[in-house]
Amino acid sequence: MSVDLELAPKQKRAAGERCCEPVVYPDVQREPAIRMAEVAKALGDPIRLQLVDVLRKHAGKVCVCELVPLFDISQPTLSHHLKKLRDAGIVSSERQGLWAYYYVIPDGLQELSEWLS
Amino acid sequence: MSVDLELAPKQKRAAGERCCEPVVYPDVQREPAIRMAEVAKALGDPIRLQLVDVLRKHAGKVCVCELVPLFDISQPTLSHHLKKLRDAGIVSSERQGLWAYYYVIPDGLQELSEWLS
DNA sequence: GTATTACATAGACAGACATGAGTGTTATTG
DNA sequence: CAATAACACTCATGTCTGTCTATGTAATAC
Repeated sequence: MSVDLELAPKQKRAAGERCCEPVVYPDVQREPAIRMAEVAKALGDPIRLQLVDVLRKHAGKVCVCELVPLFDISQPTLSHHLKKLRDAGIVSSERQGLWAYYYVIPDGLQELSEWLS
Repeated sequence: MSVDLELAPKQKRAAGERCCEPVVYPDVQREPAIRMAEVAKALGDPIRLQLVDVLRKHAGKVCVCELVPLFDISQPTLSHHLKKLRDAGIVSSERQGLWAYYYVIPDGLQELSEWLS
């Protein structure tokens, strides 16, 4: 989880010289960071986080009409949040007649989850 | 991780009746959802995510002057990102003379991390 | 004292975001 | 066919974000 790396003490210079040379570097490269940040951003709204929570609790698919009454927002707003989650690759949907069923994509949260652990 | 709960089939009614009664409810209540969404939101930027990554790799504290050259942004912008992470309770800082040292708060990511696992 | 350094804050701006109202689309019912 | 239902999309709104430049603050060096 964390590498114990002794940092060079930076107590000496202050005038006429740069503070220090960096001794730390990110392990996570730009591309994965962008992907994970996108997922995190999608989870960065309480309603979307609870939406994902509901969907994860159900191995099957959940009808949008079941989701609407759970939150105090309009149906178009919920639809907007679901689109954000879709765009982030966290959930997907399927239409069956009038209804739309949403479900979590198994690996959608994996990369972020593993990085956090 | 996910409870296999059989959903009531909702294939029958379509005119004159509501679609269905909700059978799903969020396990995560509003308050924790708000807290976790705040943390996720703070991680919802590639630079902040990489910042956290750097800080997590170092058990000790990291000087801001080491962080600045790692990213292609100005020092005030970096300072702004660090403040976001501070406000979200993910990192904290300490001043020593001219330098400011940042470090991750051990439990800052825990709730979100556990929910994701 | 003045100059310099490290970092934070303030202000400005363009772009993104959350939301609701209204509308459109598609499928089912009668 | 017309009516209705479920859901997505469009538009307008006010707010939030990421970024920069400029400035402020506190500590060190001279």
